[in-house]
Amino acid sequence: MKTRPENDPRALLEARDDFVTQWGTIGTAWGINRTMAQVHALLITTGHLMSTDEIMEDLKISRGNAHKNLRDLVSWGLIRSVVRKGERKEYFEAEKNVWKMFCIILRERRRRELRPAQAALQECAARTKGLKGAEAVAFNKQIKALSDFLELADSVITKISRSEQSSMVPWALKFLK
Amino acid sequence: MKTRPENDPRALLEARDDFVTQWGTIGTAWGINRTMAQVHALLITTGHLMSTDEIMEDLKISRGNAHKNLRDLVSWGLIRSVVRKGERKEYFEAEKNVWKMFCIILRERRRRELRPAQAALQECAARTKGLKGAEAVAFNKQIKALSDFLELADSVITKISRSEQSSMVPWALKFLK
DNA sequence: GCCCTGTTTCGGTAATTCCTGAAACTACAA
DNA sequence: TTGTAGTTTCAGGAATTACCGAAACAGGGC
Repeated sequence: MKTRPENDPRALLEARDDFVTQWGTIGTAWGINRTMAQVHALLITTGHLMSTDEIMEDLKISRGNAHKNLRDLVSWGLIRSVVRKGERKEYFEAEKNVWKMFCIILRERRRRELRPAQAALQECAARTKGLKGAEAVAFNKQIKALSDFLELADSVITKISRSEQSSMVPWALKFLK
Repeated sequence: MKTRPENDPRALLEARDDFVTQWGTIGTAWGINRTMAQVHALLITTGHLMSTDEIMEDLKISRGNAHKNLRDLVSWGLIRSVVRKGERKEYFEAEKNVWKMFCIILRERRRRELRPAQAALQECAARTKGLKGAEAVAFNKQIKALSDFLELADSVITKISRSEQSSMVPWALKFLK
């Protein structure tokens, strides 16, 4: 890590680059593709709207790649595209509020991952419901337990993702005591 | 989906196979490799201890693959290996309690994913702490906000993963109202 | 119609991750 | 010591996923 005078503009550029790289790595660990996480990192730490070309330039990635990941981020709701009056170019802007980001991610992961899992388990529980024999009964019980748990988790997640930061954070602090 | 008489043993075998497949898919969506999830699914829904060979046989996978994924599951703490007296073969057994499973997964993901992320962010916040200029200050603020949020999430997760089901579930139900 | 600016799609390739099968290793028993 | 039953490692191949670059497309103005 290089050290710069406090007001050297390079210090900020380097730090941002660093953050983008780190966020990419973090994203990877969380099952999100590296580029998508990097584009997101760039957009949440920049002060201005960015165009596809600027993002390509900054991250040194192809147009196709930039395009795809911008679309994905939009579909998650983590960024919005804005068109400035009179201009044809498309610009992007991220949701920067951390709590809102968190809620968006919760909701989307719930929708994309939790719901399908629930459906699969429920169907599996249903079809073994009436089976006879100790093994079958134990199997059904286990599936049911999993299914019930996901159900509860789902409700809790839904509730949290609809809450305001102003009500959840104090609550979390109280919970910790 | 085939329908069988209530006491047809094939019904159970098919249902289990189905569950194993589904759990594999679910695992994949959650960033866990398919085989690992399938081995886990097998072990949580079986009544008896299973050897590596039996697992290979059931899932039609190679010894190397079975071995690696069993080791990984052990390292997560989701299964244990047991050696029966007088036998040299190694058998495996899963933690079947859903709440305990959940806590194990929480703890491990915290350790493997959340902690490194926190470290990266904190370092990034620290190095931009003293920078001058509106942009740099905004950047530092954003990073700090992310870092603080992860910190709080970390505490909450830690607390939850140490709790008993008997205290958390009623609590969750109350929270939902 | 034809250019101009920007967006979207897509075939091929590169990179990564996963899996196999076989060989190497360990420990015990005859 | 050799045989046997089991575990572990690993090089290479298969499958999946991500990425590039170029071509196709869309919608204005002229």
